[in-house]
Amino acid sequence: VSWAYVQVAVPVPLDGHFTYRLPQGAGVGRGFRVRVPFGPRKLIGVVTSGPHPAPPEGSPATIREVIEVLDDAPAVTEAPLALAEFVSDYYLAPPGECVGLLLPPRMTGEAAARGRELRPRVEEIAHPTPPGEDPGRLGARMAAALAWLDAHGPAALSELREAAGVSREVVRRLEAKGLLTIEAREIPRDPFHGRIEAPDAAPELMAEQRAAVTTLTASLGRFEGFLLRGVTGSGKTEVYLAIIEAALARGESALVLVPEIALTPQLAARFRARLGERVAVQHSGLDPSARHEQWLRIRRGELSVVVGARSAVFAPMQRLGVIVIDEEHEASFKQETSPRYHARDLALVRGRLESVPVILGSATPSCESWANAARGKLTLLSLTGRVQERPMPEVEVVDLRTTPCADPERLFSEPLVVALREVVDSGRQAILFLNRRGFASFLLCHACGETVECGACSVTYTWHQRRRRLVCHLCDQTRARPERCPSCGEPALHDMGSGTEQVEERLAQLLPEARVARMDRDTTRGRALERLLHAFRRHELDVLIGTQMVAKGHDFPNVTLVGVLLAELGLGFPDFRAAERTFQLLTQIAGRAGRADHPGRVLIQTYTPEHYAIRRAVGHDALAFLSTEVGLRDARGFPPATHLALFRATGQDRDRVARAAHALEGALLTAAAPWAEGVRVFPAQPAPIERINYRWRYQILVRGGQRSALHRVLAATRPLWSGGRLEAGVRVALDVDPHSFL
DNA sequence: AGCACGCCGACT
DNA sequence: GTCGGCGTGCTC
Repeated sequence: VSWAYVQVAVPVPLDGHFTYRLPQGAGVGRGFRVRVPFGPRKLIGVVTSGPHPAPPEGSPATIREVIEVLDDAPAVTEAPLALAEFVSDYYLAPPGECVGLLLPPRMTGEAAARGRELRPRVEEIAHPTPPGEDPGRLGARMAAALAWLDAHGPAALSELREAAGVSREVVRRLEAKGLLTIEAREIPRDPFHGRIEAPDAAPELMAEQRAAVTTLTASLGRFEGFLLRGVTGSGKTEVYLAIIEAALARGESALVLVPEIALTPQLAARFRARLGERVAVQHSGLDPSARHEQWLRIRRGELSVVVGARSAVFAPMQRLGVIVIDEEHEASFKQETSPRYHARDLALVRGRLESVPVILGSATPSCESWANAARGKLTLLSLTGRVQERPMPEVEVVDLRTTPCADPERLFSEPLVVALREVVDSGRQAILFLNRRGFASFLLCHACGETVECGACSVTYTWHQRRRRLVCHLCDQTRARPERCPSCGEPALHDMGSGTEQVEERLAQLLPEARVARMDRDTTRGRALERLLHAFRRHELDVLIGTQMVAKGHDFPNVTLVGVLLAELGLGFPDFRAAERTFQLLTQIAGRAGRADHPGRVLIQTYTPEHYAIRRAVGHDALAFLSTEVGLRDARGFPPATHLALFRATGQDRDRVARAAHALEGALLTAAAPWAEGVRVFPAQPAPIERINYRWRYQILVRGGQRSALHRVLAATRPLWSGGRLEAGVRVALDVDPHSFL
């Protein structure tokens, strides 16, 4: 008897593949799902190699047998599987966890493991059969049913029974007589809640757009990466739509990645209006059965355009033709839980794997993409004009150091109040932006100088006036506001650091006639976001106050004033991307102002008007910003000049965490030694946020001039940390190409 | 991640 | 006397 062996990626956070023996006669290969015994459990894994005549090298002595083969064709196709394997290798993440990204939870999770497959929802449609011969005499009920069906044509069974007032039995007899046929049709679980977009035709493109489309169309059928740099309002979306239509015309499909699609229902609507029912929309807010349904339909090729958030980069596309990443600079493309992949980078990998062009679009490209364009790894396409010749908004800086303010907290400069009043009086709308939610970001005791800190985290509580609670923004714990300072007992606690709630309250005092609403994480639970957006668009509100949520891709045609209250707020972050993020955010928010017949005005209030991120945003000069920023990164040894990896160790016992982190640092230093200056291990140190949720946090930064050298050092120490634990009570995680340093 | 095994406190 | 707390170890 000869056995066959396969290697299986099992959905557990463990390194390595697992070898299983196949039952006699079972035919499987890469991409098939199998149910396997795993310790005391039974899990669903995906075959990644085999069948082999003998256990592959590295297999243990005891090998268990596959319980069941679940597919008769690969559930996972080759390209996504290869992409998952790339993720496992590049991010040094467990293979099973990476392969798990490819399947909807229903096909790999517990329900599936217990053998319950998702049964498609079906609708039964009754079709009248043309009377071939004399139907004979029919009872009143059957006759009525037939008459109704003849008059109305094919209809859902439930509708027929309702309308003709007949029972299930009557219909069954009609079917038996061959007078009607019943077709079972799958009902797509509709993530659009039945909304149908009015069809929309492509507008005439401007010369620059046409040139971009021509270049992109010529690249179909092979891999090439593009950076499409287009100022706000330059019509990037029309370029995406045109190249997607070109791919569809070749019988190919298209993958569109967008940041936080849940926040931009408009974009999805636009794609559906142009491309119709073949558009799938994917994001984490979708209910699991709808997701599963869509996954199956994409896999079958019924849905040929996928618009989705970062996880959609793994979508099971049939005959992929093009990949688009909109707002490629957005941080949300980076996943902050394991596997910590970056969807934009993976899109480029996938494009190479499947030989299709990849288009990165942005008004404010990331330094990484900009550098890649400079190195010739990406082809730069520029859109410099705005559609309908909309002028760029006029951006002015208000120097808070010298400008009088209308309120004691200095939230509103006098010029801003004047501008707001003017806008409201003239029937226009305004947006105010402050990237800090809550009422006050901390309470300060004027007697002893202490602040009120969360007991579980090393941050101050934020005062939320509306909820009348102190809230920790890291662990969501809340507490009552103390009457007296917890440290010294004096009744001297004062609100410090204004947030959006306070802006709302203050504005109501300054402009009592204005209708004001606030949009931040606290006011947009559930469907509230869409309601707010609608109300603002219908002009039931004059001023919308918000955090960065208000900056994201919404189109408000009547907004002619944008006010940024504290532009430098993001610059204080201990993060080498702080300036880049600030520049991008300011540019994006400024783009909300203005319309065809009115240029719009942007007032940027700041205490640091001379900072280059602010100056370049004011001047609409992304190229100058990028050149300064990339130069600084070079000089300071940060990406894109180098490559980073960040280890983070956490645990409840501070000393143990510190000790474990230092031990890991030692191992990394040893591994890096052969690379001399090529790889640098920075000393283990407490994270900027030292404690979250009772867990102390230490981190180790590793930097490599070459990606390959860095990767080898990390891989060399992998056995030490890949279990996710350094020692008892100390967890560790690795973040390759980290975006968050907190 | 689960899940079992194992070794110490308050309960039917 | 047991139920159950979560620390530790293992999973082809």
